Amino acid sequence: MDAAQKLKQQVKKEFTEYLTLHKCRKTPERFAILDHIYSIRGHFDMESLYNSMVDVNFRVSRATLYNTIQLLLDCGLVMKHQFGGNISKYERAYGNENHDHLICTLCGEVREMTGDQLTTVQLKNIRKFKVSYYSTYIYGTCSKCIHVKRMEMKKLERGNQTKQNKSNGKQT
Amino acid sequence: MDAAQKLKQQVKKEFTEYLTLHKCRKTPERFAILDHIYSIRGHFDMESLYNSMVDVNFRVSRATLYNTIQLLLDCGLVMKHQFGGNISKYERAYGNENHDHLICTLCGEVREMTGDQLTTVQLKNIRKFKVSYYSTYIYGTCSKCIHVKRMEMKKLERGNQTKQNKSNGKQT
DNA sequence: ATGTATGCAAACCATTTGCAATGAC
DNA sequence: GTCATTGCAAATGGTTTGCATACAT
Repeated sequence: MDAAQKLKQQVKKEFTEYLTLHKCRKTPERFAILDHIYSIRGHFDMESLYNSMVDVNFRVSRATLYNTIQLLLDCGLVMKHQFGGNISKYERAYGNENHDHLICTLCGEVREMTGDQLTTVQLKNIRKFKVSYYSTYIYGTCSKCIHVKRMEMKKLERGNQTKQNKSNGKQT
Repeated sequence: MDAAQKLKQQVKKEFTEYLTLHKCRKTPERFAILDHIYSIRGHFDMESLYNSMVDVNFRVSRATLYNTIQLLLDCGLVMKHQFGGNISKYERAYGNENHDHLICTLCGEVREMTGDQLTTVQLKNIRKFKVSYYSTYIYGTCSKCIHVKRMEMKKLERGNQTKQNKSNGKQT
């Protein structure tokens, strides 16, 4: 069995234990959703998860999807992100190296960056709080948008100069 | 003039420059909103901002609030957070010590924590990306909810035991 | 004068909710 | 058999949008 299968088995086991402990039913939908999530590399949203299930003819309602995601969040098998848009992004929490996120505030692109995580000093300072997971969000401008911005700035400057010189600089 | 007034003057100046450069109009609404935001300590959301303006009889539409907040985000005077709920939180970016956020995934409480920020090593590793601001989100369970959770677990365990012993353990 | 910004109300859309039907236990 | 869970469709609510009006330039 390959690593991916092993991982799926492991998380299924954890999920089962969680469901048992919390007296929740072990429905096929729940396990199918978990399985699908752990087939996805990187971030996903509800729409893509829904579609990926429809694609293999597994019928689930969105309500069940949301319901199950919440369970998976509660038991720490899935992480939720809201990078700035209005749709939530998720990603599996297991077998997923911790990483920071570079979020372009202009185009919304999210780039992952692995690196040093929270220092021991920082973690030691956390009291009266049980840490489940953490992530650093770094907002800024990606290279593509820096370029676009630069172009716009030039245009604006040109406009301002024209305005100053002949007081008719008018362009979008 | 006290420090708060000085800060307000400083950000107003920056905002003005931004508006001028981008050929946006300097409307009283925009400056009033900036001023109100810089009167708020800590996080705020649209509703509370709206109310704080209504309270002093400054009439603004929500549309203008959203419009202006976007400008303030663009010029880096305001930060936006989405901690997990469905409403966005904001906070001023100037005169606001960098801090991490401890977010309780159960009750939604957000606690701020100042501490070591990104290491130089980490920042050096960021390429082709202009960092505006960053924040570490630490999800977990706050002390209050740990307690509640513990109570619930005990209840569940009791239920499970009863079930095993007499197979009629039934409680919420 | 010109066209950007405002205010209002309607539209949007991800997410949540209510309820009847299903199926795990 | 019981009641948690599902699926559907309607409701919710923060945010966005369209358009007529107001006002900064």
